[in-house]
Amino acid sequence: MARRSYNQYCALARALDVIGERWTLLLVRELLLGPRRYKDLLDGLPRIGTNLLADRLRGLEGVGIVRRTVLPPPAGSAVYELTELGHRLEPAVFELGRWGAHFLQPRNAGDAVDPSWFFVSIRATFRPEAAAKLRETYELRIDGMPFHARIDNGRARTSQGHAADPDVIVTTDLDTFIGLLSQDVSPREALGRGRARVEGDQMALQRFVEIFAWPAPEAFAPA
Amino acid sequence: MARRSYNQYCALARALDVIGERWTLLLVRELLLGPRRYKDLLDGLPRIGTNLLADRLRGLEGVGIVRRTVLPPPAGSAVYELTELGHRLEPAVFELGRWGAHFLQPRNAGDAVDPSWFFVSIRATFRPEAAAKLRETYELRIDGMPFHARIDNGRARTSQGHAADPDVIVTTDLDTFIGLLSQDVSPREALGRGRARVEGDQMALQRFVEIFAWPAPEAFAPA
DNA sequence: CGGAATCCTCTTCGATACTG
DNA sequence: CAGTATCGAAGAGGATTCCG
Repeated sequence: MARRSYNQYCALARALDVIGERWTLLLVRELLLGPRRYKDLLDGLPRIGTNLLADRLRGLEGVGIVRRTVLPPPAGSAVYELTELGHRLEPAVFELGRWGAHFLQPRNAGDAVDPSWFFVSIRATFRPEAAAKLRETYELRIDGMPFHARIDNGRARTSQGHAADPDVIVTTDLDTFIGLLSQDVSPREALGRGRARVEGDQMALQRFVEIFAWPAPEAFAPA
Repeated sequence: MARRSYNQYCALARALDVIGERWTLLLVRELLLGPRRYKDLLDGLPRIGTNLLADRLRGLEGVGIVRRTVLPPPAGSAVYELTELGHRLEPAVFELGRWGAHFLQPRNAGDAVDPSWFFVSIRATFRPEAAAKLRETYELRIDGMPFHARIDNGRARTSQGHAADPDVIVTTDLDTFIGLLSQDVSPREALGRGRARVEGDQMALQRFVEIFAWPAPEAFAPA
């Protein structure tokens, strides 16, 4: 052990002792949509370095945030997943993401991008009141990557992979998906221009956007 | 400049580019209760090293989170304070603190402690519904350090220093204050044993605790 | 004395190469 | 695929010195 610590009797300092190191919260982000293999994590965290990833996984396993599991046959591969304690980091991750959205623009030349980074965030702007009477499962295929969101009883659950029983399947690319969430592109427009395709109820995309779209950014005086 | 970046087009990664470095969020914590001088910050961040503090302050000033100000006479000293953008980190700081509270115990031998670290957190567990009809200003003196909380219209504002017009003044030590917040010590008990003293309405301490006490910790299975 | 800049040592990071 | 080993580069953290 002998991890570095701030040695402060303070809840924030304790949290940062555990998840304050470089890459750690990004690693948690990768796991929020479900279990991942070592290789998937390396791909989702460009430039992390394989030794650091191994270090972080060991450390997070040690404090009970991450669990190593072997998938049942036929997969049989080793995966890492969040424990209950790890999942409880989600509100903090969402708050940080909401704050960091102010710095999202511009998109720099060397920036890596991944559909899952945007899909995982949709619950951060979920509007329960807009989904109160809804019961629907959306499968999203963004740049070919499958995700799904299940709306039920005013709650939303999201995960990577195909849905078992989707009511509707939306196929689109990441730029269009971001455009829809930021309301720069209307569902009608996206469908009309062939930037999105819906299998099932064509109005479902409209509902999806109403539930998950980002609120208008407030004005800042950052100086 | 040339700060280190994750180079990911992702709101969380952008946030961590800005506030993910060591000490940064603790520095923000120090400023959440109001402006502080360089020396105060050094005292509140044991072992930070004076060069790192200067680096961090410059960095945070550069991105518009912190502002350097000179207090009006007669003080005339230079202080650092949060900008609007900096204050918007409060929800994320509170979420991290709520999560980190699971790791608060035990209190280790070498741990530094400061009353402000606990006072600043009381709004993280503020119960607006319990304060709906209340309009009251508490001055707390914890281990001799003055703070105050102003309740009005279901909202709470907190700050360091003496209140201009306190309805009540509570004098206590940090252990008792923590005991009251964690409900290990009842207000009656604290007053009866002389661990807390109230100038003004003796029932005010009871109301303070009802508004700000921590919820009972949920059970965990961290393994 | 408060507010830093400099110097030096130690740890951590990150890239690549290598192994079961 | 899932890691371990290695090594130069960058960052952390004390101590000391400098400046107003």
